[in-house]
Amino acid sequence: MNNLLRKLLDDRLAQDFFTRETTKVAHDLLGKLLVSYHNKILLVGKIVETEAYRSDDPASHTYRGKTERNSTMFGPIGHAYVYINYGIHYGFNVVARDENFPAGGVLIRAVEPLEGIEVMKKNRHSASDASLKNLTNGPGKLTQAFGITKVDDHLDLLTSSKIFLAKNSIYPHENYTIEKSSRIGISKAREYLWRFYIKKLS
DNA sequence: CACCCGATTATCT
DNA sequence: GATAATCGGGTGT
Repeated sequence: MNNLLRKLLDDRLAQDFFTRETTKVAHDLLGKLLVSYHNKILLVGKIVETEAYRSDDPASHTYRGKTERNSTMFGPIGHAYVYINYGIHYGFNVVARDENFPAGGVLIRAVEPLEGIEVMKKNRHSASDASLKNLTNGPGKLTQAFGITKVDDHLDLLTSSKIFLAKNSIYPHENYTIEKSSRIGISKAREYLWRFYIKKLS
């Protein structure tokens, strides 16, 4: 268990990964790992769906400039931007942008549970169906399963071990293609195909 | 399985 | 005062 955590920390994604054009980072995060180590509990999920939100994008929280809520996305690259959505759910993003944009982030929309599945099920107590499929297949679901809340807004994912992102050199690599589409749940900029997801090949 | 709708509140206008 | 980067339960096919 401790060896696993050490290995994951060795594989952590660094600042240069996130200091690139936001849609490129969103694309390349697919297949990477979302890791949380908190209260001696290790949770790991493979990222299978993301969305890019750039500051020149009418659908982004940052489109109309800096406010108290969105200030994280104008701040240091690699930090976590956690926002409350629909009054009920949390959304988890990582700040990512190149020098052409003052703000930007990638929303992690879905992961596949790999480690700590029983804890995730417990965290998702409200789920009537605690099956693997319904555990972390949505932005509000994965934050609930991982215990990510508003207190994690602004957390530095480049140095924190509570939450970080890592490449996958541990778990089996499956064959898949990367698909893109319009983003979910937005009314503006529907023509931007900035949602990326993994489609498994059988 | 597809669609529809209510819940619930921070944030912005 | 309206909207929202969602979810889960319900209804109907």
